[in-house]
Amino acid sequence: MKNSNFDYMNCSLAQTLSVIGEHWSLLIIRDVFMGLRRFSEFQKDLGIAKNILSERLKRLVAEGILEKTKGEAGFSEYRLTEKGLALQPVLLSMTHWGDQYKPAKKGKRLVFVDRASGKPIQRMAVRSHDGRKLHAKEVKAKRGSGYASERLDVPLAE
Amino acid sequence: MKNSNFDYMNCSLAQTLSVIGEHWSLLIIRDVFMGLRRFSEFQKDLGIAKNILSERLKRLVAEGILEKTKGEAGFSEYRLTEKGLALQPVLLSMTHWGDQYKPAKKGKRLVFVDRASGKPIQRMAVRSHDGRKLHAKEVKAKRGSGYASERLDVPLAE
DNA sequence: AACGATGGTTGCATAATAAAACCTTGTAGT
DNA sequence: ACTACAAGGTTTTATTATGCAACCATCGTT
Repeated sequence: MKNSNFDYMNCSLAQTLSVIGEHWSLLIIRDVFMGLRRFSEFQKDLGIAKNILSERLKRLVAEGILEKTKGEAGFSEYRLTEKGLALQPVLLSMTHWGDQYKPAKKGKRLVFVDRASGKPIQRMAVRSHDGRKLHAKEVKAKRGSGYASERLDVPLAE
Repeated sequence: MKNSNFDYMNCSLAQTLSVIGEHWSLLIIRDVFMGLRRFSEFQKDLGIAKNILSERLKRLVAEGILEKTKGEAGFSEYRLTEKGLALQPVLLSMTHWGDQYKPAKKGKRLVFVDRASGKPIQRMAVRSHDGRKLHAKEVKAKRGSGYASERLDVPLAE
């Protein structure tokens, strides 16, 4: 593929995909969320080629999603920045969708809980300003002030 | 790449990525959310190669995310199924992240509103069982009944 | 100083994507 | 009925990304 970057598109979704849309990026980020920290751990868990893993980690560090530090043992460690932690809704939305439409045979693979209470979190949902859950068709897109002229020909929702 | 499918991973996120993780899939789905329906509209809007667009549409139909119908004018149309509409939290989570960390110069590109009231929806957020917004570090993963033994060696959260 | 483990990099083979030409069907006009 | 044109693809060939295996540098230990 010529470019896996959608910067030109003036769309926040495309912008996000430019950063985390590559094949392995989200799985690496998931691994970091799950407590993995080291190159060899990612490599073993994902079965990814080392050169690709190396490039992806560099990219994620350059994007400010991960930070690379020397761990106590002298080895490199990768951790999530706030920018990286802010991707949790993306990962959980995708995980919930997978739970629902591509389920494991015997039930959920993972359950996410509030660390304090131990109780499961709510499913990710779109909510109105006053907190009601909205169905997809109840949501409409409107132009914001940052909307680019190139895309003015796109009809907004149905 | 040898396979862009992560089925073997027994992870709902990986399952989801197997379906929508390819380069253009989410952008096509976004276009359908935005009201585009036809092959030529996607092709023009995305600038994607026609053979790739063709394959992606087939894949999305086969996965039950889109359905292909003959529109009134006799042309093919693609629309979201319920399974496809259920991806809205994923798209909005990514869009919100892009809004925050890859902003347009002059403000948000798009604003999503409740169709009924016209008021903007809430930002996608992780919520506890009783509705409080949770920070990423307040969330912990636990094994569910569908957790596969191959991955029992993965530490769950920090 | 020798050795193994970690954390990479390099070079080559292979698979996925892009670009452009071509094909098929349906519709419209005459 | 015949021509023309557009939609919606498919096919062929070129380019780019990924995978694989071998290699290298650094650090800590013996």
